Amino acid sequence: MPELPEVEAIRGRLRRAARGSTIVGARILRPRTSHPQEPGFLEKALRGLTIQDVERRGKHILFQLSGGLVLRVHLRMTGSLHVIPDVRLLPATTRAYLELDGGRGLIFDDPRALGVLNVHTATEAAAAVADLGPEPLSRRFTREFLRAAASRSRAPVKLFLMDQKRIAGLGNIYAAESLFRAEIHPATPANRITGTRLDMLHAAIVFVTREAIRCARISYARPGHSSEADTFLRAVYDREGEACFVCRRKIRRIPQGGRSTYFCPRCQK
DNA sequence: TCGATCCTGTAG
DNA sequence: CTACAGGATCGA
Repeated sequence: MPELPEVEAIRGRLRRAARGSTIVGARILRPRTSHPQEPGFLEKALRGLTIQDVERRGKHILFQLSGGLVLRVHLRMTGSLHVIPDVRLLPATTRAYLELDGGRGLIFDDPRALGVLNVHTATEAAAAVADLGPEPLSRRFTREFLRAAASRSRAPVKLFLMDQKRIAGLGNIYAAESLFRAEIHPATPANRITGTRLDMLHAAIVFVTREAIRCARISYARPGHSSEADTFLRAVYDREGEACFVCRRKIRRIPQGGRSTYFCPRCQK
Protein backbone atom coordinates (compact mmCIF):
# COMPACT_ATOMS: atom_id res chain seq x y z
CA MET A 1 0.00 0.00 0.00
CA PRO A 2 2.86 2.40 0.40
CA GLU A 3 4.25 5.37 -1.45
CA LEU A 4 7.42 7.18 -0.41
CA PRO A 5 5.97 8.72 2.79
CA GLU A 6 4.68 5.42 4.16
CA VAL A 7 7.89 3.63 3.20
CA GLU A 8 9.87 6.36 4.93
CA ALA A 9 7.81 5.97 8.12
CA ILE A 10 8.36 2.22 8.03
CA ARG A 11 12.09 2.73 7.47
CA GLY A 12 12.38 4.97 10.51
CA ARG A 13 10.52 2.58 12.72
CA LEU A 14 12.55 -0.41 11.54
CA ARG A 15 15.76 1.45 12.11
CA ARG A 16 14.89 2.08 15.73
CA ALA A 17 13.65 -1.47 16.27
CA ALA A 18 16.19 -3.51 14.34
CA ARG A 19 19.44 -1.60 13.99
CA GLY A 20 22.22 -3.53 15.65
CA SER A 21 20.23 -6.75 15.70
CA THR A 22 21.64 -10.06 14.56
CA ILE A 23 19.75 -12.24 12.11
CA VAL A 24 19.50 -15.66 13.72
CA GLY A 25 17.71 -17.19 10.75
CA ALA A 26 15.54 -16.39 7.75
CA ARG A 27 12.56 -18.12 6.17
CA ILE A 28 10.84 -17.47 2.84
CA LEU A 29 7.33 -18.88 3.14
CA ARG A 30 6.28 -18.31 -0.47
CA PRO A 31 8.75 -19.08 -3.22
CA ARG A 32 8.18 -16.11 -5.53
CA THR A 33 8.94 -13.69 -2.70
CA SER A 34 12.63 -13.54 -3.56
CA HIS A 35 12.25 -14.00 -7.32
CA PRO A 36 14.46 -14.50 -9.25
CA GLN A 37 16.66 -15.55 -6.35
CA GLU A 38 16.24 -18.96 -4.76
CA PRO A 39 14.64 -18.88 -1.29
CA GLY A 40 17.36 -21.19 -0.01
CA PHE A 41 20.04 -18.79 -1.13
CA LEU A 42 18.53 -15.98 0.92
CA GLU A 43 17.97 -18.10 3.99
CA LYS A 44 21.57 -19.20 3.95
CA ALA A 45 23.05 -15.82 3.05
CA LEU A 46 21.25 -13.92 5.81
CA ARG A 47 21.94 -16.22 8.73
CA GLY A 48 24.32 -14.71 11.26
CA LEU A 49 24.51 -11.25 9.70
CA THR A 50 23.92 -8.02 11.60
CA ILE A 51 21.57 -5.21 10.56
CA GLN A 52 23.78 -2.14 10.59
CA ASP A 53 21.32 0.37 9.20
CA VAL A 54 18.02 0.71 7.39
CA GLU A 55 17.87 3.06 4.43
CA ARG A 56 15.41 3.99 1.72
CA ARG A 57 15.64 4.91 -1.93
CA GLY A 58 12.34 5.74 -3.62
CA LYS A 59 9.99 3.01 -2.46
CA HIS A 60 12.80 0.51 -1.85
CA ILE A 61 13.87 -0.32 1.70
CA LEU A 62 17.55 -1.18 2.00
CA PHE A 63 18.90 -3.04 5.02
CA GLN A 64 22.64 -2.53 5.25
CA LEU A 65 24.06 -5.75 6.62
CA SER A 66 27.41 -6.85 7.94
CA GLY A 67 29.69 -8.33 5.30
CA GLY A 68 28.73 -5.59 2.84
CA LEU A 69 25.46 -7.24 1.86
CA VAL A 70 22.15 -5.45 1.34
CA LEU A 71 18.64 -6.78 1.89
CA ARG A 72 16.33 -4.92 -0.48
CA VAL A 73 12.56 -4.99 0.00
CA HIS A 74 9.92 -3.49 -2.27
CA LEU A 75 6.46 -3.53 -0.68
CA ARG A 76 4.49 -2.88 -3.89
CA MET A 77 0.75 -2.61 -3.19
CA THR A 78 0.04 -4.40 0.08
CA GLY A 79 3.36 -5.17 1.68
CA SER A 80 4.37 -4.15 5.17
CA LEU A 81 7.38 -4.72 7.40
CA HIS A 82 7.42 -4.75 11.16
CA VAL A 83 9.21 -6.16 14.15
CA ILE A 84 7.25 -8.35 16.56
CA PRO A 85 8.41 -9.47 20.01
CA ASP A 86 7.87 -13.19 19.34
CA VAL A 87 8.71 -14.63 15.94
CA ARG A 88 6.38 -17.57 16.54
CA LEU A 89 3.33 -15.29 16.35
CA LEU A 90 3.33 -14.75 12.60
CA PRO A 91 0.43 -13.08 10.79
CA ALA A 92 -1.36 -15.49 8.46
CA THR A 93 -0.28 -13.57 5.36
CA THR A 94 3.44 -13.52 6.20
CA ARG A 95 5.54 -14.10 3.09
CA ALA A 96 8.93 -14.13 4.74
CA TYR A 97 10.49 -13.37 8.08
CA LEU A 98 13.80 -12.99 9.81
CA GLU A 99 14.33 -14.29 13.30
CA LEU A 100 16.28 -11.67 15.20
CA ASP A 101 18.23 -12.08 18.41
CA GLY A 102 16.05 -12.33 21.51
CA GLY A 103 13.39 -14.28 19.61
CA ARG A 104 11.97 -11.23 17.87
CA GLY A 105 10.73 -11.43 14.30
CA LEU A 106 11.15 -9.06 11.39
CA ILE A 107 8.02 -9.78 9.38
CA PHE A 108 7.40 -9.20 5.69
CA ASP A 109 3.62 -9.28 5.62
CA ASP A 110 2.05 -9.06 2.18
CA PRO A 111 -1.44 -10.47 1.58
CA ARG A 112 -1.45 -9.76 -2.12
CA ALA A 113 2.07 -11.12 -2.53
CA LEU A 114 3.29 -8.66 -5.14
CA GLY A 115 6.25 -7.40 -3.16
CA VAL A 116 9.83 -8.54 -3.58
CA LEU A 117 12.74 -9.24 -1.24
CA ASN A 118 16.31 -9.77 -2.44
CA VAL A 119 19.83 -10.03 -1.06
CA HIS A 120 22.53 -8.16 -2.94
CA THR A 121 26.15 -7.16 -2.81
CA ALA A 122 26.56 -3.42 -2.40
CA THR A 123 27.25 -3.13 -6.13
CA GLU A 124 24.12 -5.06 -7.09
CA ALA A 125 22.01 -3.02 -4.71
CA ALA A 126 23.32 0.19 -6.20
CA ALA A 127 22.49 -1.08 -9.68
CA ALA A 128 18.96 -2.03 -8.60
CA VAL A 129 18.14 1.57 -7.67
CA ALA A 130 20.38 3.30 -10.21
CA ASP A 131 17.54 4.13 -12.59
CA LEU A 132 15.51 6.05 -10.02
CA GLY A 133 15.09 9.79 -10.37
CA PRO A 134 15.84 12.21 -7.53
CA GLU A 135 14.10 12.08 -4.17
CA PRO A 136 11.48 14.83 -4.00
CA LEU A 137 12.97 16.10 -0.72
CA SER A 138 16.58 16.01 -1.88
CA ARG A 139 18.70 18.91 -3.04
CA ARG A 140 18.76 17.41 -6.51
CA PHE A 141 15.03 17.97 -6.90
CA THR A 142 15.06 21.62 -7.89
CA ARG A 143 12.66 23.72 -9.94
CA GLU A 144 15.28 23.64 -12.68
CA PHE A 145 15.40 19.86 -12.57
CA LEU A 146 11.63 19.63 -12.89
CA ARG A 147 11.64 22.07 -15.79
CA ALA A 148 14.26 20.08 -17.67
CA ALA A 149 12.55 16.75 -16.98
CA ALA A 150 9.06 17.97 -17.85
CA SER A 151 10.21 19.60 -21.07
CA ARG A 152 11.48 16.21 -22.24
CA SER A 153 8.15 14.36 -21.80
CA ARG A 154 4.89 14.49 -23.69
CA ALA A 155 3.28 12.02 -21.27
CA PRO A 156 0.23 13.09 -19.27
CA VAL A 157 1.69 14.87 -16.25
CA LYS A 158 0.12 12.43 -13.78
CA LEU A 159 1.94 9.52 -15.44
CA PHE A 160 5.07 11.62 -15.71
CA LEU A 161 5.02 12.17 -11.94
CA MET A 162 4.55 8.47 -11.24
CA ASP A 163 7.47 7.43 -13.43
CA GLN A 164 10.09 6.35 -10.89
CA LYS A 165 12.89 6.98 -13.36
CA ARG A 166 12.00 10.66 -13.41
CA ILE A 167 11.14 11.31 -9.75
CA ALA A 168 11.47 8.62 -7.09
CA GLY A 169 8.64 7.77 -4.76
CA LEU A 170 5.48 9.43 -6.01
CA GLY A 171 2.55 7.07 -6.39
CA ASN A 172 -1.11 7.21 -7.35
CA ILE A 173 -2.34 9.18 -4.35
CA TYR A 174 0.31 11.85 -3.91
CA ALA A 175 0.75 12.44 -7.64
CA ALA A 176 -2.96 13.28 -7.82
CA GLU A 177 -2.85 15.37 -4.65
CA SER A 178 0.16 17.34 -5.87
CA LEU A 179 -1.61 18.14 -9.15
CA PHE A 180 -4.69 19.29 -7.25
CA ARG A 181 -2.63 21.68 -5.15
CA ALA A 182 -0.92 23.04 -8.27
CA GLU A 183 -4.29 23.32 -10.06
CA ILE A 184 -3.13 21.26 -13.02
CA HIS A 185 -5.32 18.88 -15.00
CA PRO A 186 -3.76 15.39 -14.77
CA ALA A 187 -4.02 14.75 -18.51
CA THR A 188 -1.95 17.81 -19.46
CA PRO A 189 1.18 16.79 -21.37
CA ALA A 190 4.16 17.36 -19.07
CA ASN A 191 6.00 19.51 -21.61
CA ARG A 192 3.06 21.89 -21.87
CA ILE A 193 3.39 22.96 -18.25
CA THR A 194 5.92 25.73 -17.84
CA GLY A 195 7.04 28.67 -15.77
CA THR A 196 5.14 29.62 -12.64
CA ARG A 197 2.72 26.72 -12.99
CA LEU A 198 5.55 24.23 -12.98
CA ASP A 199 7.08 25.97 -9.99
CA MET A 200 3.74 25.55 -8.23
CA LEU A 201 3.85 21.86 -9.04
CA HIS A 202 7.35 21.63 -7.64
CA ALA A 203 6.27 23.29 -4.41
CA ALA A 204 3.18 21.09 -4.22
CA ILE A 205 5.22 17.90 -4.55
CA VAL A 206 7.60 18.98 -1.80
CA PHE A 207 4.77 20.07 0.48
CA VAL A 208 2.63 16.98 -0.06
CA THR A 209 5.58 14.63 0.42
CA ARG A 210 6.69 16.36 3.62
CA GLU A 211 3.22 16.46 5.11
CA ALA A 212 2.51 12.88 4.13
CA ILE A 213 5.68 11.69 5.86
CA ARG A 214 4.63 13.56 8.99
CA CYS A 215 1.17 11.99 8.85
CA ALA A 216 2.53 8.53 8.15
CA ARG A 217 4.77 8.76 11.23
CA ILE A 218 1.87 9.89 13.37
CA SER A 219 -0.55 7.25 12.16
CA TYR A 220 1.99 4.54 12.96
CA ALA A 221 2.41 5.97 16.43
CA ARG A 222 -1.37 6.14 16.88
CA PRO A 223 -3.02 3.64 14.57
CA GLY A 224 -6.59 4.31 13.53
CA HIS A 225 -6.36 7.97 14.39
CA SER A 226 -6.68 10.18 11.32
CA SER A 227 -5.75 13.80 11.77
CA GLU A 228 -6.91 17.01 10.15
CA ALA A 229 -3.78 16.99 8.02
CA ASP A 230 -4.72 13.53 6.76
CA THR A 231 -7.95 14.89 5.33
CA PHE A 232 -5.98 17.74 3.83
CA LEU A 233 -3.89 15.20 1.94
CA ARG A 234 -6.98 13.43 0.62
CA ALA A 235 -8.46 16.40 -1.21
CA VAL A 236 -9.21 14.34 -4.32
CA TYR A 237 -8.01 10.75 -3.98
CA ASP A 238 -10.88 8.26 -3.63
CA ARG A 239 -13.42 11.09 -3.47
CA GLU A 240 -15.25 10.55 -6.77
CA GLY A 241 -18.62 12.33 -6.73
CA GLU A 242 -17.88 14.20 -3.50
CA ALA A 243 -17.60 17.97 -3.29
CA CYS A 244 -14.26 19.67 -3.89
CA PHE A 245 -13.15 21.32 -0.63
CA VAL A 246 -12.31 24.49 -2.57
CA CYS A 247 -15.12 24.98 -5.11
CA ARG A 248 -17.73 22.33 -4.17
CA ARG A 249 -17.76 20.81 -7.65
CA LYS A 250 -17.90 17.02 -7.81
CA ILE A 251 -14.53 15.26 -7.89
CA ARG A 252 -14.11 13.16 -11.03
CA ARG A 253 -12.29 9.90 -11.70
CA ILE A 254 -10.64 9.05 -15.01
CA PRO A 255 -8.47 6.10 -16.06
CA GLN A 256 -4.82 6.84 -16.74
CA GLY A 257 -2.24 4.16 -17.38
CA GLY A 258 -4.70 1.54 -16.24
CA ARG A 259 -5.25 3.21 -12.86
CA SER A 260 -7.66 5.73 -11.43
CA THR A 261 -6.88 9.42 -11.34
CA TYR A 262 -9.00 11.75 -9.25
CA PHE A 263 -9.24 15.49 -9.86
CA CYS A 264 -11.46 18.54 -9.58
CA PRO A 265 -12.75 19.58 -13.03
CA ARG A 266 -13.11 23.21 -11.99
CA CYS A 267 -9.91 23.77 -10.01
CA GLN A 268 -7.70 21.77 -12.38
CA LYS A 269 -7.79 22.99 -15.97
C1' DT B 1 -0.19 3.83 -24.85
C1' DC B 2 -3.03 -0.02 -24.08
C1' DG B 3 -3.68 -4.43 -21.94
C1' DA B 4 -2.08 -8.44 -19.48
C1' DT B 5 0.45 -10.06 -15.66
C1' DC B 6 1.99 -10.98 -10.90
C1' DC B 7 -1.66 -12.14 -6.41
C1' DT B 8 -5.50 -11.71 -2.89
C1' DG B 9 -9.16 -9.17 -0.70
C1' DT B 10 -13.11 -6.37 -0.49
C1' DA B 11 -16.93 -3.34 -1.92
C1' DG B 12 -20.87 -2.94 -4.71
C1' DC C 1 -20.71 -11.89 -10.21
C1' DT C 2 -17.57 -7.53 -11.66
C1' DA C 3 -14.57 -3.79 -10.62
C1' DC C 4 -10.99 -2.15 -8.34
C1' DA C 5 -6.96 -1.82 -5.13
C1' DG C 6 -1.37 3.55 -2.32
C1' DG C 7 3.14 -0.90 -7.87
C1' DA C 8 5.88 -2.18 -11.63
C1' DT C 9 7.10 -4.69 -15.86
C1' DC C 10 6.41 -6.64 -20.24
C1' DG C 11 5.00 -7.28 -25.06
C1' DA C 12 1.86 -5.95 -28.83
